[in-house]
Amino acid sequence: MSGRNVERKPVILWFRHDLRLDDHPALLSAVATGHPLMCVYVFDPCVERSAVEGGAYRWWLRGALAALRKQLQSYGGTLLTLAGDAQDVLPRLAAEIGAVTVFAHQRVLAAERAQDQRLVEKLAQCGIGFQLEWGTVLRHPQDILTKDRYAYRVYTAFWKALRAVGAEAPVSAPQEIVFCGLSASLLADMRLNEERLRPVVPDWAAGMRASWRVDGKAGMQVLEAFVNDLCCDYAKARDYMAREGTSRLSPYLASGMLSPRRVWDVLAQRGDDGEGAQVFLSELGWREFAQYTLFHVPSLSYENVNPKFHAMPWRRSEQDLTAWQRGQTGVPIVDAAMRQLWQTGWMHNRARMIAGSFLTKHLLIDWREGEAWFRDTLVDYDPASNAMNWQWVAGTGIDAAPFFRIFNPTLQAEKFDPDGEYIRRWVPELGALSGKALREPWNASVTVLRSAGVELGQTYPRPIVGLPEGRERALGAFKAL
DNA sequence: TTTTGAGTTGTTCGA
DNA sequence: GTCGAACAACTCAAA
Repeated sequence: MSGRNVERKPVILWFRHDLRLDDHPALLSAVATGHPLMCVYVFDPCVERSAVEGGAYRWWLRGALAALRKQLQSYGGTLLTLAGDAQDVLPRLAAEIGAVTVFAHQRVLAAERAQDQRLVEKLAQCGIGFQLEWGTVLRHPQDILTKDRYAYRVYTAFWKALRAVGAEAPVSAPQEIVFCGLSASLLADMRLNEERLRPVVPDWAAGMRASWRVDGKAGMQVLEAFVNDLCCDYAKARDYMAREGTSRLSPYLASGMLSPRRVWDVLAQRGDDGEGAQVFLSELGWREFAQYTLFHVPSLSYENVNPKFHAMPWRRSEQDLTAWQRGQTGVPIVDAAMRQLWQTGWMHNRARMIAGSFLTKHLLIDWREGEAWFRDTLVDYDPASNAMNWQWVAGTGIDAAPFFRIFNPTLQAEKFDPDGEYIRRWVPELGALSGKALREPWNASVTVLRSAGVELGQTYPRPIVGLPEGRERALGAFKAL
């Protein structure tokens, strides 16, 4: 036997929602085997409700994969990107290179867990191991249980329990990585054409490029900037839609470019116990609660958690749904929110609640319609957060939601966009209006509208539903249950 | 087992 | 303008 033949067989590191090298337990485990590494990402549009279903997330993904590849290149390796059903792709890759084990992080979406289950069996048949670890959450979902060993269904109680045990400590990126060779011909027919993740005609990503930096250092830098500059005002500032008061970390967390445990640790290291830091940590707690809840309640993403709502008489109106999606409802704050989403792939947290409440209450349209639209348009799309928050706003979720939680869009605008700056930025055709007329143009006088160059029904739509009527209709429907 | 207090982010109405 | 109460009834979590 020549020396070549005793070269060790490779192991596969399968990157999924963890596109980073920092705090990557699966990577450390793979490196610790001493086998050379094949790093792979599989673009798999076959998995229902997975992030890659969304156009905006695909745009983000292209940058994230490039960033990850660059990081791997600094270690002397690279990233193989493949496309197709992972159930076929992974076994074929493993067979092709003679891999002994596949390492990856656990996922929480039901369809992804089912796929992993099938892969465990499929790989085992070929004598290949599939080792899954927890690396995308603060704690294993089984670590946080009630005294009766049930999963928490109320956030506050969950949060108290999570705070009590704290997050798992993050781990550093490996010192060095030994890679196995990657020939250009390997699985040539299964390679992902990363260019195709980018929209070409029409190029709707211009606003996203202007809004986001997608590179390997960006997540950490945004985090540093947040803790240095924004964190102390976070408790209040985060509510104002025109301000840059939020952390804007969500897409880095969703893609896994940034580890939640690293975020937790950075906050902990600073020992900042001010209100801003506490409120921010609790927002990270909400992200965790979503992951946790989807793990314990797999149907979260497609079915009302509270079965009472199965009988809900949701309205079907393509016209209203489209108006909402396009930001043409005639309610300025809602339209501003929806247009911010469309143009930048992101929406301010409070705006999400307002837009979500408007869809599910005033329009009485099924939250799953909103969930699907956000899935397609958010760069920070996360199956768990998206589903849980839609169920929260619809009142169908884990939270014993008061049925009267119906946001009044104009009151919200008055409180959280007092100068109308947010509306004016995203609904420029109303730019010459101010005050109440900007928030409720349908109540403004023709004179005021005309002098602002606004003609309702022409330059800007009349509201597709009256706010009091919509509210009453929703109250009636919810009460009837 | 029973009881008790509480439940992310709200709105309206009347004093 | 500000403030407190009312808005159903239910489920959860812990004592």
